[in-house]
Amino acid sequence: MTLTTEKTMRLAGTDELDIVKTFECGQCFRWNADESGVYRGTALGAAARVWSADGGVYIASDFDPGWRDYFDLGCDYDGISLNFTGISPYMDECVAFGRGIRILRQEPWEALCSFIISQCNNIPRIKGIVERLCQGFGEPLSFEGDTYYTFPPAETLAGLSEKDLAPLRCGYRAAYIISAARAVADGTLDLDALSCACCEDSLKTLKNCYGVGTKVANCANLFGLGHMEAFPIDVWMKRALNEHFPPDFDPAALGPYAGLAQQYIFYYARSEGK
DNA sequence: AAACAGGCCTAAA
DNA sequence: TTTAGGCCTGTT
Repeated sequence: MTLTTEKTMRLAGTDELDIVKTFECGQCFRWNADESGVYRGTALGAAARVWSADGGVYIASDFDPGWRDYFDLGCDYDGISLNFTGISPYMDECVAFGRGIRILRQEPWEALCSFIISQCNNIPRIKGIVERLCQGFGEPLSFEGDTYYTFPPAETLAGLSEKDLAPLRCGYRAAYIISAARAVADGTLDLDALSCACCEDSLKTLKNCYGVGTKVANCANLFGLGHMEAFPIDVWMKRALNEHFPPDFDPAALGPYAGLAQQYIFYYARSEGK
C-alpha cells in the first residue's frame, strides 16, 4: 500500500479550455460528468477529477502524467483559428461555437482501439464497450475512494482471442481489435514511429490494419498521433461539407491544423442536428 | 417490426 | 475504381 498525495493544479482559463465541449465533442470516451458538471476519468495511466470554477479549469490527481500536454495547452488555438476565418460565414460560426475545444493528445493505442470500436456505433454504446474493455483487461487505479481502470495496453489484448472479448458485446469489431493489438504488440505496427512520420504516410500504414479504413485511420492520426492536419470525415462531416462548402472544397486548404477546423465543424454540425 | 447507427470487408462489375 | 450487401449489437 503506497500513500499518495493528491495534488490540484490550475490548467487554464475557461475561455482557453472548455471542458464540456472538449469532453463531449466526440473525441474521447472515458470522461464522465456528474450532476454538478465535474468530470472524472483516466488518461495516460492516471485517474483525475476536472472542474471549472471562477473562470479557471482545475485538475486533481495523484500524480501528473503531463496534463498540460494532454490538453494541448502549449498550443495557441485562437491564433491557429485565425487561419480558419474569412473562409465563409459558416466556418466563422463553427469557430465561434467551438471555441474552447482542445484536441486531446490521447495515447496512440487508446485512440486507435477506441475508434476501431466506434465504427457504425453511437457514443453511448462506444462508451459502454470501452468501459467494459478497461474493466475487464485494464489495471485498477484507486482515486478518491473510487476504482478506475486504465486502458489495456495492446500487449495485454494481443494475448486474447475474439472469444475473450465476447463480454464486451462489440460484435464484429472484436476481430479488428485483436488484429490491431497483435500488430502493435509484435512491432509490425509502430505507433510511436507513425506519430513522427508524416500524416499521409501514417494514414497509409494505419489503413493496412484489418478493420481500419480511412475514417478510423484519420481519427487515430488526429486524436492519438498528434497529426493536426488529419481530417476525419464521417456522416456528420459529409453532411456539413455538402451543405455548407463548395463541392470542390479541399480540406487541405485549411492548413496544417485542419483537424482542429474539422472538430469545430463537426461539433457545430452535431449540435445543429439535435 | 424493420431500419438504421460517428465503417469496413469482400465480391463483383 | 466504384458499388452492393453483410456484419454484431442496440435503439427507435
